[in-house]
Amino acid sequence: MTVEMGLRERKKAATRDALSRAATRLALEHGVEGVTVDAIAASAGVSTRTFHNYFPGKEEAIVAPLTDAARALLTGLAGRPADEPVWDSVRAVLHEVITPPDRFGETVALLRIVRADPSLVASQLCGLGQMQAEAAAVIAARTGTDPTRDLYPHLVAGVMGMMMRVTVNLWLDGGGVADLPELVDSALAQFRAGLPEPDRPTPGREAALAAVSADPSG
Amino acid sequence: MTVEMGLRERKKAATRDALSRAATRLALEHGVEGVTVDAIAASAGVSTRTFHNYFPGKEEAIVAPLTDAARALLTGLAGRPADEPVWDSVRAVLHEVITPPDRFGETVALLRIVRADPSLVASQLCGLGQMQAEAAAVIAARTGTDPTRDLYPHLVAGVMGMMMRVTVNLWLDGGGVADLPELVDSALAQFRAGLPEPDRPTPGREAALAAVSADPSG
DNA sequence: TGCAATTTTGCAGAGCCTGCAAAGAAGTCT
DNA sequence: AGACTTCTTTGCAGGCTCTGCAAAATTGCA
Repeated sequence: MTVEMGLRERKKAATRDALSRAATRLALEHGVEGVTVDAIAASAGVSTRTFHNYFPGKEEAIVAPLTDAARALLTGLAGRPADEPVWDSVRAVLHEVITPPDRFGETVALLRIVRADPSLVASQLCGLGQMQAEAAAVIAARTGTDPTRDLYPHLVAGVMGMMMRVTVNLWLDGGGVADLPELVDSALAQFRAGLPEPDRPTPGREAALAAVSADPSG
Repeated sequence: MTVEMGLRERKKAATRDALSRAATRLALEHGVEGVTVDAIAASAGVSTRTFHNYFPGKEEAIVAPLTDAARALLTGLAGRPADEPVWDSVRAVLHEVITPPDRFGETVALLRIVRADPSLVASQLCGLGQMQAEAAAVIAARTGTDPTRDLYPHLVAGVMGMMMRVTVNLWLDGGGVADLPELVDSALAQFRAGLPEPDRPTPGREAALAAVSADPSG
């Protein structure tokens, strides 16, 4: 998969990675507001000006791993067999991305930082939005739909991105103890069923249940 | 609905509106990059410092009408009858928001500006994301689900926001000639059906179509 | 080794944004 | 009305962001 790169490209990738890591680390230590571009650049051993050759701002540097993950979602989708049902492809790439890779803990810490800061959320959503547009094109090609006329590919791409966000958020709120792949499958199943409204306790039943729990003699 | 406000609050609302309008107008005239906070403030007749008392940056001022629309979506949802099926409520508030109000043309122009600039998209998505979280709480209360444990309310809220974005985007790409409420209903119907994969043209038909478009003599 | 392409860096300059304290306007008493 | 309280506006200072430009350093290749 990884093609051989010259020294130049390897150094660029290393610098980019160093900057992104430094940004994340400093944001964890001092809070997002407490970290300056100067500090990030110094920590990565390059000049401030060089930082801006790689990222337009510190937000982008911090969320870079998440942006990369979104890209992985996209390339993963493009790499699925062309005759696979779309929802199977979506499920497969989602599971690929959330399966603990080598640096799972770092990603979780990063997610917590990002969620706590609106400017980072904005930056992340923007990247996800771009990914979504490209994913819609891939899905359109795969399903024989027209992305300039049909809602379908956009809806599927939107669901994919949205599901990613929603499941991860709920998972983080639960302390990360739940089974994330299971959560994703649950979300997918609810979608495929058209998100039916769950049964609500009727007033009568509700009263009955209340009576039961309130009256031990029942 | 509108409560009587003192002179103070009326002036504040007027200033905020003037700033937002000035921001949009200047962005249309000179492009987003070409407008400064100084210019916006001057155009609204207040000092630069006062601008920052109302908005943290020009992005927020420009997308303010869209943020307000998202809030309207939320309050509309909260105002629906409690025993109405959730999807009916969602459909109703979406239709309310997209039904041409007094300033429809301005909103469309604004949407075009926003879509063309990543920083504005980020700002808009961030506002939409906050709305979505609150909408999830409303939906949870209405369906008897638990927003800290159940995916359902988050998925419904996510679908609502996502549908809004996707339909408006496709509508804008089509030049605004399509029937937007109809588009929304179509999206809703596809969701309720679980977004089934559309029938793909058979290889034979595909090949035939390719041959037609590739061979002008055909 | 020497040349061409690429990357890094410093500098200058425009702009953004916040805290602070003084001045001004609005609302509220007697 | 007059005085007092509360809120809003404003200027200023200061630090941070980001971009274009051109020189210096580094890498790739013949």
